[in-house]
Amino acid sequence: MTRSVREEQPTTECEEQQELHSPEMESGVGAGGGGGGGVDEEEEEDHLHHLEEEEEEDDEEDDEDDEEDEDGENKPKRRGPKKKKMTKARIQRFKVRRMKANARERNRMHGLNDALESLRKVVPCYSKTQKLSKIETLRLAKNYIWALSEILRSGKAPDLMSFVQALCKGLSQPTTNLVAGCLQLNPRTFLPEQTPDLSAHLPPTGAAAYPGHFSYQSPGLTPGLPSPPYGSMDPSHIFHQVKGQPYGSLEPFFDGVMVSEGPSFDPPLSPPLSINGNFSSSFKHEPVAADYDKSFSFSVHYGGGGAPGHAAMYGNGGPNPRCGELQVDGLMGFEGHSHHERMMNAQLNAIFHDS
DNA sequence: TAGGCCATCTGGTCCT
DNA sequence: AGGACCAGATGGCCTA
Repeated sequence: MTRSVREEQPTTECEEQQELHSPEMESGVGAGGGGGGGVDEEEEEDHLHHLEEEEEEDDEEDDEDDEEDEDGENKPKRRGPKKKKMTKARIQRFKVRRMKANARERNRMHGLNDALESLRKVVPCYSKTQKLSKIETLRLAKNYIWALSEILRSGKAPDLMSFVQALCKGLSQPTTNLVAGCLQLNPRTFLPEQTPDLSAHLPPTGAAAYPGHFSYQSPGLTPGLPSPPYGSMDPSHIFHQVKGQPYGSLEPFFDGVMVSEGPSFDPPLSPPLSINGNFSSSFKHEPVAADYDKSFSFSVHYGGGGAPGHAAMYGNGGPNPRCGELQVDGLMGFEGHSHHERMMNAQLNAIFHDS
């Protein structure tokens, strides 16, 4: 931001700030530095109201002060913009303004969080108990939209693995595990370049530096990027690897998308496309089995009202008999989702095994 | 204990 | 002028 500029040329308001940054101010509601402690909004509202009343009372006093400033002819007049004296009333006004702004900002962020929560519920990995982080929710949502649009574009149902691959692009390893778990996949089966002994190849703390990879420097080395490890995965690289492998069905789903036209996945993701950690060594083919880490109690979830839309998108119109093979109930067991949600999950699973 | 995530405060900028 | 939006700073909570 341009804060440094402002520091060089402090405005009147900035000077107000400096004067206001007193112990009195710090003990107030808006005391600097945030801090996770929640503010009692009702209490603050009362306080705010009280301050507004005080402000009105002080207004006359304020005017008098201003006049005194102007009439003070004993001292030589200063050039430049008139610096208003920080009267008690002005301090109060500033406090009120600041508190109002804080309240608005809080509400705004609450709205944002509500929207994010709504998003969590329609993304294919939802848990009330262990929520996806904000950034992971956004990434997963983006991938999900892309994957669904790709289904529409191609008119083909992808196999489960390629779908999960699409979902997991750019996600952190824990989230990747979760998504895999939700879809009953072992992450190792759909992520590229898996080596048998992975830990030996892991760089210390996400320092993603694999020979032959486009690597994304971990947040540990690149300040400001959250949720390590993000590692590396160049899309063309992964799909090049996949070609010719038993998972041939990947190609129809991704051909012409990752390489040429179609809804762009806009690689590199921000942070750049990444799947590393346990999954970034050599691609290892294992039977698709439900041996994912059971420690995560997540499930595929399609939020209430949005479900019909999803169902229509898949074009199956209802649960597929074959979904029974996938032990949907076992997948959903952790948090007791509704029957409706189970049906939706069944439909999702059905697509992957219908093609 | 370090690191990730989060809520909140704050000041700057843009818009109405 | 005031509100919305944004990004930086700060400190609390949680987990590996």
